[in-house]
Amino acid sequence: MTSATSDREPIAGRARVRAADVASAAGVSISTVSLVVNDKWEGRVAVDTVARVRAEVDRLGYVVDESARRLATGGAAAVAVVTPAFTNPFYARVSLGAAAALGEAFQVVFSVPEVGDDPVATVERLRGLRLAGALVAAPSSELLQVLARDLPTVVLDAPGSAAGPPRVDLDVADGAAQLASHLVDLGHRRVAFFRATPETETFRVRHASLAARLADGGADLVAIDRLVSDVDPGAAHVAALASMPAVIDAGVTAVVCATDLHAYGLLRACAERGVAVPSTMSVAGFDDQPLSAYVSPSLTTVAFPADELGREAGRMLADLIARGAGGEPADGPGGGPGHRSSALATRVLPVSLVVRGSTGPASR
Amino acid sequence: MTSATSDREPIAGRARVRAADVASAAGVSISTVSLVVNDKWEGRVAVDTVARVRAEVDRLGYVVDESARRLATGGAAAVAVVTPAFTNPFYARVSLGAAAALGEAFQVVFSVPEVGDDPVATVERLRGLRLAGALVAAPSSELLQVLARDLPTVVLDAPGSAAGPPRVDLDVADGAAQLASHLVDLGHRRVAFFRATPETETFRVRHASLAARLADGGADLVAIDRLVSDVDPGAAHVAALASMPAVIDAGVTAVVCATDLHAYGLLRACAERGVAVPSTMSVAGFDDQPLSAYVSPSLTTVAFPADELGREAGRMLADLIARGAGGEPADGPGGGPGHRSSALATRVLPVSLVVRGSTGPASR
DNA sequence: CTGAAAGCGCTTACAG
DNA sequence: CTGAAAGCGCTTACAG
Repeated sequence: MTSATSDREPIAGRARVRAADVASAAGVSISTVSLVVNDKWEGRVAVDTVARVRAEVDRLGYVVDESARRLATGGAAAVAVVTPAFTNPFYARVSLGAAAALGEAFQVVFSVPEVGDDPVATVERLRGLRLAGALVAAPSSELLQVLARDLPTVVLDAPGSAAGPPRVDLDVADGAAQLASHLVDLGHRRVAFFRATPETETFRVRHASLAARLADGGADLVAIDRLVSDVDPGAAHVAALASMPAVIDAGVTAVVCATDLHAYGLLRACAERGVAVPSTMSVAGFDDQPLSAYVSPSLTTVAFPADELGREAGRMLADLIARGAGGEPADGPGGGPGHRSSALATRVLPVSLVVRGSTGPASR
Repeated sequence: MTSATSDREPIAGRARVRAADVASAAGVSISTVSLVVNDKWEGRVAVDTVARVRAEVDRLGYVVDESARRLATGGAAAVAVVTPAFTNPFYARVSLGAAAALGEAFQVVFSVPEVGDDPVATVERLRGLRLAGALVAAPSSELLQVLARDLPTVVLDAPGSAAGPPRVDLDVADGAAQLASHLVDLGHRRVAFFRATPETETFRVRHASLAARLADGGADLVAIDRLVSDVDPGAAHVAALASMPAVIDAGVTAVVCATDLHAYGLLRACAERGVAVPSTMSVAGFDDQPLSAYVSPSLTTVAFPADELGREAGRMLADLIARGAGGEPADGPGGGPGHRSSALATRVLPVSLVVRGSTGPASR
């Protein structure tokens, strides 16, 4: 059996087929092979030579070694998409959108700090990859700083962070305001906010905008200390159970959750505690996760255009990279020395309120 | 402003810091720099030289170029994790587990055919990356063949596919059997299966095992032609609405769904059509998605240990790669010439039935 | 303890 | 139309 296998496919990792193998098999030089596989042969290589080379490429299963190609061309072919969580479908959709916009030109590498260590280590690992740029969703300011220092970077959904790299934001402030108006219209006067940890900028804006519009409508945003958890239905469920008495005591008739995932946990806690939704308590979230139409009652939420967000950011990054390659972009008057790319406009994507079954008229 | 910025960080993509820059700054050779940054200096470089080099590395922000390093060492440092869907949280958890097991030693690249083109194109793109190996979840046989031909490969959740690369499977047959017993015990005699497209091996096994155990218990698996959809709650919802009359007419009292995602769509359709769950119709799924405890009624389902699956597969792949590097592994007697790695045992992970609110005694 | 040199597998002027 | 040669940024014997 051992001898019978001596001429089968080589072990991966060694003896892979190189351009030189194809060249000698086809009786040409490696220059010619390179020209052919890169489709740069027109007017430079005879058609039948091309055919011969191609035949050998197919027969031997030759694939250009990316490491060598990058080294030779000096080109960076990869782009990193850094998101805070892999298991959150929202970021999955965003990543997908980004990959759709960038996938043709770049190898897209997904990086998820939650798998590894701290932000800095993540970036260090990425830097060795000859990255052409990075897309970072809801980053910590630390991560952002390290990353944007030496890489074309586009930031997603990080409202409020002044100056810095170009961004694509969601109009979360407007979404929160719409939600507040909706609740005020339904007669709610005491509303609580289910906060998320870690508290990134986007969450702070949701919270602040909600409070502001509520105040405009004569309603109060009631602070419930323990109504806070990680972005995870299980953790939210625990926190919701723990703070339910306080919520009730405070006379709250509606809870706005930092994310739909928090709302799932709260909805369950309400069911377990016999708190009727929405007749006793209205519940709403942010994101419009694919499943939010399927929980019960179905969830009123601020819908974010996830794919669009990813796609738009992908386009902007491609732009940024193209400029960088062309030469130093002109710095706008506000462009500090820290970010060569601040001249690019920040885009803000509209969001919309989706009213479903979990919100209704205030009790009493 | 322009002149003030002339000595700031170089534009990414050109003028990145090389070992030679560090070497001349520290007054040593690039060999020495290499030794230091790779921690191979003990007994070979003077301690104060090491310190000097490190200082320059920090000051200049030098990071080893991975492309060059790989080219020089011949080492493959990346592993691909190929899953059918990015937006399905089940695969997200699996990917995470795999990354946890492999992340230290390898750069993990996630590949999602749904973003790009056909399986073969996906693999071709990956092949240029000097991959050390691949992890493929629920692959099409075509993808599997191309991939396993020249790469150490571990397959996830592809029961039934005889021979071939080593696998880590879930005991879906047992899970389906448990579910069937549960339904029979509840008095169900006419059960339908909500099929998934594309119909991979794992779905076929779920279906077949369910039918077999149902028959053992004296119950029938009723075929409903249009009760089939992609793995997506929206698609499932549409299919469920369309086939609801047929399901009712057939006297079906329980529907087992190929995945929890199908169940979400079905649950919603039931609610909209006034079909009470579980009193009129029991519903169950496979996966135990994080959200399945949060739909209403909460979903009875076969729980898959997603992280464990990913982690175990990651470990096996690391093993496989280590063997390949060490030399030709001894072929077991059953080891066909097509797969050098079939000597590795296939692992089957146990699954468990989680009974929640969506299943109950059969009506009538 | 240190450095000059070969080589990893490509691409790209350049010379024929 | 074709090929020899330099160079991309590293690592690793090898010789001092």
